[in-house]
Amino acid sequence: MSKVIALPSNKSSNLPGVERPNGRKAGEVTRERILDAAEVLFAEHGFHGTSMRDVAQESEARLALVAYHFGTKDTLFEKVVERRAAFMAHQRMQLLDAARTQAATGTIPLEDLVKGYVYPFVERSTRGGRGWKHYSLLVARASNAPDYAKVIGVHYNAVARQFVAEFCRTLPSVEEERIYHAFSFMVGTMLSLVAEPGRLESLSSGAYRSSDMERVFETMLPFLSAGFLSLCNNEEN
Amino acid sequence: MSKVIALPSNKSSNLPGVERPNGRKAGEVTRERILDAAEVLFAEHGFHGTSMRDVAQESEARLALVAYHFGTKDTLFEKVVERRAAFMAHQRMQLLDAARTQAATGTIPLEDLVKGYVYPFVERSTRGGRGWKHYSLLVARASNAPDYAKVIGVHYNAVARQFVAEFCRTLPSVEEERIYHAFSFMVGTMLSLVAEPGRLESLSSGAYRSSDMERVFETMLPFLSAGFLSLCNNEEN
DNA sequence: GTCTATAGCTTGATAGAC
DNA sequence: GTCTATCAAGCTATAGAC
Repeated sequence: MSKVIALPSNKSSNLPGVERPNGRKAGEVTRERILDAAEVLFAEHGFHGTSMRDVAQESEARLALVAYHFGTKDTLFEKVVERRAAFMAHQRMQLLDAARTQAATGTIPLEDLVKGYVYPFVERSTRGGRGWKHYSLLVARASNAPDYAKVIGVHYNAVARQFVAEFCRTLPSVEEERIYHAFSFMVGTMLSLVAEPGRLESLSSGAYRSSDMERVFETMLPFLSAGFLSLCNNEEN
Repeated sequence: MSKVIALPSNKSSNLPGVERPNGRKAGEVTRERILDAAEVLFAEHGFHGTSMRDVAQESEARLALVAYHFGTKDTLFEKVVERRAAFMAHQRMQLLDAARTQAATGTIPLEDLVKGYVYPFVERSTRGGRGWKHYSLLVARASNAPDYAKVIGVHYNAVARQFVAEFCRTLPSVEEERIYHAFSFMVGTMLSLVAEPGRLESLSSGAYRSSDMERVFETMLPFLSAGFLSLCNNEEN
């Protein structure tokens, strides 16, 4: 195969639909690169703090190319959220199903429910590499922004409801509404761990760091389980 | 006093330093109006999602006037955060001091510490009127944005450290680092209550609302106290 | 699929009259 | 203190060549 004349970039074939050596369509690798860049920027500067130009520059693609692949900035954001959501849902459901099997006809222990929902998120944030690190940050921050929490909900609510239902079975004496509230506390706690890596340092004047998340998780798990258990202890007050 | 000719607005005197009927300097009322508008907008759309023009329009002031009073957008944001921070700090310290007095030489009960930090925030968010409502939302969301968490820290860390120190005295068997982590969980839980009024509705398909925050607080208080208490129960695992 | 170029608008900040 | 007017820069989105 003779050497072609001065290709402007390192891309080997730009014809649509043509298979590349690694078996992926041309352009798909570009899409991923753009998503990676958007993930980083949305996580660090938020939706409004990130421009399509920033994404183009970070991904080393031209501005028009970003628009070609994703259209508007809104749909780009949605695609970023969507990309890793199914994996997260699958991990959580896998742990929930395992706990259901192990519990057989009985109820699932509180710790297993908390762990089943929180651990996959913390685990990916910790061990999933830079991509997941940024993604978890993005999800945590977007959850607090009214406009974009909706996008999150589309991908995360179904699994969350499964867990809420199971919490209700484990704590049958507690009214459903309070289970929902406690679940919300749990999510808030979980998100704060990955969303605010700076707060703990700032608060403790740098003495402690939340960088060792898996270790912090060891504290968080009993903390949350005890919290859920407390729901049973107020028959009246 | 003769009627002056066609004043362009309802402002009686615009001379700097001149006292107005209510005893406030001219312009001060304008400053407050601008701060109110910025508070609403920053809370709902975030820093980058809010333009100086939006603030001008919402406050019914001209764009240049906003700049005259606050300079850059950054300093406007800081002034918004600053305005109500001292009150919040005072409320918390008042509860902490009362608890210290009541405890005399003993240690402060866990519930009082949790309540002392969380309640003032929830109370203002609930009963403080629209201004505080937006302010608490703003603080909750800004706490998760790396750039602006710093501004929050300046005004909130001092009091937070006082509470952490007191938690350490109440739970002397727990290492300081874990107290810091648990305190961070508590803050995350507290903020999630005011920051995500939509999540609970979305999750429960509209069946439950977090609008009655004081009632949710009744669930949150024992939840968090039990969480803190759990820190003692793992001499090993 | 990827590029250059640009239309059309919004932005933060400022100059200068009153 | 408040206003009108404007600048330079940045923005999203699109048109059109290759």
